[in-house]
Amino acid sequence: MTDEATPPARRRKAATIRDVAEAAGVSTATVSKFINGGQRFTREVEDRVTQAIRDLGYSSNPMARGMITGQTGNVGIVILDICNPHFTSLVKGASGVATRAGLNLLFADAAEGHTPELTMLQALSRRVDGLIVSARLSEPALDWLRHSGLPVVYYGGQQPGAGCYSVGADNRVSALMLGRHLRDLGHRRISYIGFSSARWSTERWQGLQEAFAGSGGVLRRFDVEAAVAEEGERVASSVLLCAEPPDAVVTYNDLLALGVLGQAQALGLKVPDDVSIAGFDNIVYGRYASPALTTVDTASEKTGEIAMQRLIERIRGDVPGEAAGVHETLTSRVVARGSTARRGAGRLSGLGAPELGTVPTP
Amino acid sequence: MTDEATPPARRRKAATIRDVAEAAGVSTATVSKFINGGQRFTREVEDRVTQAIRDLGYSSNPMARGMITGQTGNVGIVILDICNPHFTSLVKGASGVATRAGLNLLFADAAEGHTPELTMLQALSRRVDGLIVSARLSEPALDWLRHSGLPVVYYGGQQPGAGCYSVGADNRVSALMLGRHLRDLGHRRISYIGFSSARWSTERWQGLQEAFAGSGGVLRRFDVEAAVAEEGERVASSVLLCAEPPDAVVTYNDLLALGVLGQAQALGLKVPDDVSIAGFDNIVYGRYASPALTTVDTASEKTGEIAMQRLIERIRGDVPGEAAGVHETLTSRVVARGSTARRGAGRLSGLGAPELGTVPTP
DNA sequence: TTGTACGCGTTATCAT
DNA sequence: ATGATAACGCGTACAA
Repeated sequence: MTDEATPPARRRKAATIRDVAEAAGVSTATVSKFINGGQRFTREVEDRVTQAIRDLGYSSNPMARGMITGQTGNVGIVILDICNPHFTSLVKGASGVATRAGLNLLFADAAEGHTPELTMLQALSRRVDGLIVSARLSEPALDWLRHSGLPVVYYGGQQPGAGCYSVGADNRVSALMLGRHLRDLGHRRISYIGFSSARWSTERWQGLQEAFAGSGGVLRRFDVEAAVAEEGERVASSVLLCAEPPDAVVTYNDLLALGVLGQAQALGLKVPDDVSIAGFDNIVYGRYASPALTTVDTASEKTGEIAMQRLIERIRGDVPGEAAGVHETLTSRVVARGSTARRGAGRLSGLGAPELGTVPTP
Repeated sequence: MTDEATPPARRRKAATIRDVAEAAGVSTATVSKFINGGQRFTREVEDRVTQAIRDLGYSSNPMARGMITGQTGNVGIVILDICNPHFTSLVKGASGVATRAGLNLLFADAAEGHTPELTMLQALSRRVDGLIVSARLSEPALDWLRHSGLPVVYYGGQQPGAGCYSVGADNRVSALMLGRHLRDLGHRRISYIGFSSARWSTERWQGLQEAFAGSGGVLRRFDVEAAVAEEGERVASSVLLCAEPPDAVVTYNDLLALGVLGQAQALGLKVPDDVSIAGFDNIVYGRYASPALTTVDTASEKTGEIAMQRLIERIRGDVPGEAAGVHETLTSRVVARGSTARRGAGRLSGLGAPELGTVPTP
């Protein structure tokens, strides 16, 4: 018994296609063709091959296969901050579609910081057949991607440039709808807490302005460094306790809204009686805040699914629509919950004073 | 100008080591040795090689390299439900360490359902150098992993079996601490909403029992099918509105707690006045519930970090400690917040009735 | 110090 | 219907 009877935690090398061919008494070419379903053989041969594969527990080596097919069998997804449930849902959607297509998902967190985005992309690009990335990456990174020839689908906002595929909700329209909701509830003094690092924070701001155009509403704009709950808490007092406080606060995303909501209550304000609060993304935990958070559902999971579907089509070569590249708009919807309510006899005039001489929307 | 000036969206094939060698006027062996840092050369040669690499934008083909070295440069992580912020943090921790080590992270969602766990693992195993998986996988899957010889680190509970590495908080002790907290606050009627599919739900139950041993506390145990907020909402009424309602509810995790918390308030109960509620994991959004959720921090992100560090050590061959395999216990801590409070003049006797004839802890 | 040549496991081409 | 063999790009033992 000198041969390795019990390999002591030693990883035994996997069977190769040659082992299978030998065991079945055929050539490697036969085994390969049989596996890839490209050809049928004698029942006799097919049985022997099948048996050998089972006996040896053979499965093809993805790297060797990749060397000649030029495909890795992996797709990559670059996420800005995986701790934001919005992106988590996106990953979930993308992951499901990839799995069903037999592809593996290579995950990269851009918020990791330590590595520059460009370096990360370059490292990733050799190990994947295609990439799903945020439309919010740095300009050098986006530029490199465009020239790389790698199939890419952008999520979030529209990605300018020919041949670019992107998918996401329409930010202006989403904000327009949310603005209408607030306007219909009788709000007139709106503060928007934006996140100018994200290109589409501005689109949301514009939608908001549009909603209040001609209503005599007064819109103010704030900005934060990061779109996280802590930042919402930090700016809450300066937003809420200023000279002419807002009767509604809209934030760039739900995380910020959650922070503002918590801090507003800590400051002794009643939500939504004193101030309404709303965000974007419809993250799950907005439901479990109290009052539950009004938000706009931007179809996070669906975004991931569609992005992955488009990416796979591009990888497989079936270019959908014109070969040009296209932005796919997902429909969003307002999810009205307890954090926004009709402005009745609040602490401010609000309604009742039918816009005589009110400051016009900027 | 007949050469490809503007490659029309066609992915140009990357430069190979041979291209670099030719451009630098040396052999491929020289380039390879130089890159891998194995050897020094004439300044003259090194400069030419460096220049050629830069000019051609060369980077080695991971697949070809992998064929020789037997390493993929990828590590895999299998997550049960990425939408649970606990696991999200775990991924974040693992991702950071992997990135810093120059490894890519292959992500798989076991909750995807469509593929059996075993199949997923087998597909993954050929594409990674090691795997981080939940100690909560199915028995066949765990069994296959043990025999595969693949470096594996388990997260969550302890993984029985020689040569197994696992990392996580001590569930019994965590529950014991939480139980003590509740006991000190004067609670005596505790209901635990467990999730028996998770092995360590039982450990938490035991810790809870231990905390109330000899206190005259009455512990009841419920169970849910899934550890998500919706399930918490579903069972809330049967837990809270029974004949002898609990003065505190402990749930298997924060998601369940959030569901119970919301539903309790919807049922007209005051939290924590009528009933205290607490969970496990310290997910971020517990802070933004109101009242904020008392929980036990189980070091989610740290778990991911440590797991990845151990995995990398195993892959590199530096086996830490005895070559045997070991469970690493992370210290957890109670995070007391608004959802638990001293039982004063609640709706039940609670305190005041110094255990005369009270039902002993089961 | 530098170059040659082989092998890794697979698929594709061509011949039988 | 089946087999022989040439790539794929890289690392490395060995030769020079």
